[in-house]
Amino acid sequence: MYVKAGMLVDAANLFDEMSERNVISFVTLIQGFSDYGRFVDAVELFSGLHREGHELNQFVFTTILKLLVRTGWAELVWTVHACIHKLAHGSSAFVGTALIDAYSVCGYVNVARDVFDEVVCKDMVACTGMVACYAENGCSEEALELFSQMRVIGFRPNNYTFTGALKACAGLEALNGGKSVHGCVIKSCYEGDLYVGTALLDLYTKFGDIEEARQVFQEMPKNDVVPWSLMVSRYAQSDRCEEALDLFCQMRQAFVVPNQFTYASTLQACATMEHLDFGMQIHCHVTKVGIDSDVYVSNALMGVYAKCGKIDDSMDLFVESPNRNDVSWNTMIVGYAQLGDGEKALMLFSGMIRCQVEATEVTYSSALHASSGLAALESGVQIHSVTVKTIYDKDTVVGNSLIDMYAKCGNIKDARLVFDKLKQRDEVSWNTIISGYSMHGLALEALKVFEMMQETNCKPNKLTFVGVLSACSNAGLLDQGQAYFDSMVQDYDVEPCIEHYTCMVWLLGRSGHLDKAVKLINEIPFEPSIMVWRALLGACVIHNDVELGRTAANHVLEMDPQDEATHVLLSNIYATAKRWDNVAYVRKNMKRKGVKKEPGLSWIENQGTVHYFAVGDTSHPDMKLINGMLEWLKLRTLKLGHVPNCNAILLDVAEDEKERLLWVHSERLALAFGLVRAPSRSPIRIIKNLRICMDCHATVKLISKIVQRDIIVRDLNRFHHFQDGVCSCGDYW
DNA sequence: CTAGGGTTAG
Repeated sequence: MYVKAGMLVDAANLFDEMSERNVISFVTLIQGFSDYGRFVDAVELFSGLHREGHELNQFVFTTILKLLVRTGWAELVWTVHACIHKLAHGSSAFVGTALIDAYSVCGYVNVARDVFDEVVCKDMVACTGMVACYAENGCSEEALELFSQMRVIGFRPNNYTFTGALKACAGLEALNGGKSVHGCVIKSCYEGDLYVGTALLDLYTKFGDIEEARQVFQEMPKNDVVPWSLMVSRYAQSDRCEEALDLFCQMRQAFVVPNQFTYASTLQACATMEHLDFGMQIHCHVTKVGIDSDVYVSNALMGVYAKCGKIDDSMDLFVESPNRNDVSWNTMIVGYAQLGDGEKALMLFSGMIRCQVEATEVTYSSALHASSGLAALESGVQIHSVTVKTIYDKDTVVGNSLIDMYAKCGNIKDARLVFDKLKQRDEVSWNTIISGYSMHGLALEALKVFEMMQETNCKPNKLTFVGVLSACSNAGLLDQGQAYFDSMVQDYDVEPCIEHYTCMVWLLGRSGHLDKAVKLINEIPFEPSIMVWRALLGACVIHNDVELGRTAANHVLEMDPQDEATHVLLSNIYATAKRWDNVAYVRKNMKRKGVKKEPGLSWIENQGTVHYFAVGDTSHPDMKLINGMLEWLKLRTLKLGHVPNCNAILLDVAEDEKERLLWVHSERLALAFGLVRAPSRSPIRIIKNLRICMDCHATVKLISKIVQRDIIVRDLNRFHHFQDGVCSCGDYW
């Protein structure tokens, strides 16, 4: 009675006072302890029972095994099993099933099978337990095999059996098998069963047939949270977040109380949609109910704030969170990395290591992502060397991030090395190395890798072709680009998306086929994006097409009136055509609209530290050395006959002042610093937040010849490898 | 004695 009422202390006292205790009194109390999570006490009691020499019966064994299932306490399962064996209870279906279940939880499928084989009279329940054990441990074939054997023998599967079989189908991704089990379910009238229904939902939503799932869901009882939560979660995961939130609201209207599972998934939907209001409402709610301390819920909340740009709120939650796990750290690292604050992301990464929280593949992948955003090769290499010591060394996700990091940090050779060493390559691996080559202007390599990809099981997708086409477009391979574009639609069934069109417009345009570029834009079946018009404008600048350039620029400015680069390009076109009144007009227009110049920023890594230079920056401690170097470079380039191109300077200042302003562009400051401070002969890698200007490009080409060093500049779009006076971009960028 | 759902990622 006390146990049933939850008054464990009284029950235990009573137990202690009893002069004579029998098996039943022990078992009752064990169950009590077990139900209230006091597993150690329960196990202690079991040993007591054993010590006092009571005869252990089936009831005792099943009770203690049930307890062990909840703890996953493998060693004790062995001990209990030995005991059962000695007392020759192993052949009983009753005890056997409990043992199978216990071993299943511990992952010992083979031992469970041995137990199953020893059971003399295998009943329905024992078979079902074995099916569940197989399904649970990834032996889906065996599960289905046993399931069909059962039906041959004449057992009629019940709701428990169906659940296990459906789970096995899900494990095999056997949608058709699942459908035939579904048929049996309907025939045996288990359609309305809660658990069977949930297993069906799981199966259908996992393999894309969310509509079929919706059908099943509609037929199911509507008073249980689990199916609701499952549907919310699957909608959230399949980019149908509005439906997820909608379902959440319907659930509330049906008076079903959401729990931590439901909230975690709903918040995931809010994060993806960047729906801050909804997220905040749920935040209030979970705080009121008191489940904001659940790790899943608090992590999901952090994710919402991070995705919505409220990274500080996210950080507050992180700091205050009583339960922090690896995912919490990862969420913050990802949050900062995606916001572009790679430094904070990397700081959190080292913080995580210091706090001895175990890093996972997600951690490494995001930290590498942060490094590639910063183009911080040295920190990227450090993370690489850490992963080598872990089990994630061979992980595909980590490998892909390494490829990306090396490529984006300017070290395409090491990117390829990682790619070659990957044990398992997926689509992302191929796409990453292809777009890596493309970024570096190594189109032929990119195309070679693309051909290699054809020999594998990885199918080229949308992103693969973005890489292939941009490789062609970066290198000016017109015919091949055109051929790949056509083949993409015809042979690979990939619908052209806006990025593909952008590549093609730029490729046609830079090759001088401005008319064809315009024709292609007119053929785009949806609204052309700002990127498409920018590409056309860029091509017009190269080919001095003033009128078309003006049209393209107007389109860009319609979508983004404040875009500084476009004003600069437009003014460049007019300047080249010597239409100075138009140049002045653009300049005035910029002033009137208050176009704020995005400040040029370049950075360079030296001995583990990132040095930042803003345009006109004089704050660096090595400024004297830098200025000296700049003076020297200026003299040398003039001597080689360089004529400064001041078209990019839109200020009303004298010509010689314009020239001076060119020499404080951030990439030159960074370059001068690199030449002064970096180890001699090592390549100099510079990252810039904007597109490199015409004069800087020409100047750096000369400098690479003068100092005889490789200079690598990553600008907004791509890499420029300057070597002995030539740039890998072929002067198109 | 046998059964169901959640957070981070390129």
